[in-house]
Amino acid sequence: MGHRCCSKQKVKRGLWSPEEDEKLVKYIATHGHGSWSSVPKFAGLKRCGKSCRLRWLNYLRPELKKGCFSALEEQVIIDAHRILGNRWSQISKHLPGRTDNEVKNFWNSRLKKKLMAQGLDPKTHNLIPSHQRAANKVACNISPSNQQPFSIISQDSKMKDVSMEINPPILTLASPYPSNSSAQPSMLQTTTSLPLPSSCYDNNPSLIWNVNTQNSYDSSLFPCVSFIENSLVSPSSSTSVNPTGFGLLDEDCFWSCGNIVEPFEAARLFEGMRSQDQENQLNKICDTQIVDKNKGVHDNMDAPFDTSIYDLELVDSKLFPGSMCRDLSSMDDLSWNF
DNA sequence: AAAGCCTCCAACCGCATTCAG
DNA sequence: TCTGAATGCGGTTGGAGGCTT
Repeated sequence: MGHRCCSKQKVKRGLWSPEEDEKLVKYIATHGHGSWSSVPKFAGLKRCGKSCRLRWLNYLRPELKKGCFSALEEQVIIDAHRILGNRWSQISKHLPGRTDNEVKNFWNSRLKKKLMAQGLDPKTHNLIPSHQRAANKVACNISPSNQQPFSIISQDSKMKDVSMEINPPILTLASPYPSNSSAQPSMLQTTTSLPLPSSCYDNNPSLIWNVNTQNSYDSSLFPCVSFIENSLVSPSSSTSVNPTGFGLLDEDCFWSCGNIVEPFEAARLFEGMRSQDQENQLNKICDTQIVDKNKGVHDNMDAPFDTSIYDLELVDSKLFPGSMCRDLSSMDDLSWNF
């Protein structure tokens, strides 16, 4: 049984030989792929069109990046996966030169295990209760000092509270205030299972991040976190940033990824929902040091991707009260398509 | 040395969606 | 509007190569 697209012809399967690769590359270089179903015929390959397409997209395309994933790419995948789930194609769009297949394989072979070793559920990115981890025999002898700042905000608020009780978060939410500040809400000292303060969602934020200001992570590993942290605590921004430790990004803000600056359009989810006042507030926020609305996240293009931590369901639940189970397929509309 | 196990990743499979007639 | 073909996507598989015993 072959592919339906080529059931009438005998097709070769399995690994591609260098000769086949050469034929395909030559053909596409001169003619383009056009209709994939006709490529094997014209290129002189005994493969089905689907197989040719896959080979080209995943291996032969010149713009593909070879080699190991960088720490930055790894973080992008984790953050994107937290929002998008197994939408590998969407996730790979944030990683120039990487294919969905590559990202998927990397996730399944490495990142999933890494998260589990850190006591995080790779599906939800929640902390797994310690007894469950023991039951799963997941090694978790990680001390707080070497935990990396992955998501501690749950996408499933029902689970979140339970896991937090059993297994207090290793990371604490950021506070833009000095610890001795009387303005600092006390709850910020404690856990991640916070109700989203109205000051946060009043703006219909497209993106929320939390930032650890307690220096419990190695900032050399995540210098970008330090960057945002510093921005948050800077006098010029602390007044315009809501006092929750969350920051806001407007739809016009950009996501800086290495040398590539891409527009971050997640806010489209909330497009049309904002009043003029809200728009103004967002503009005000974007005018702070945190983000440069027009140019990008910040002037330092070398600063790596920020380890923003999103909780879209939480945002969702606040923005769309009573719709906790809202279909997150709308995430596609967030336009992670740059 | 070799058998067994494990990991990784290229490729396949089948379903969903889009497109064209 | 319907239908079949083409394309896109995510889950799964199988084999190559490395590691362990």
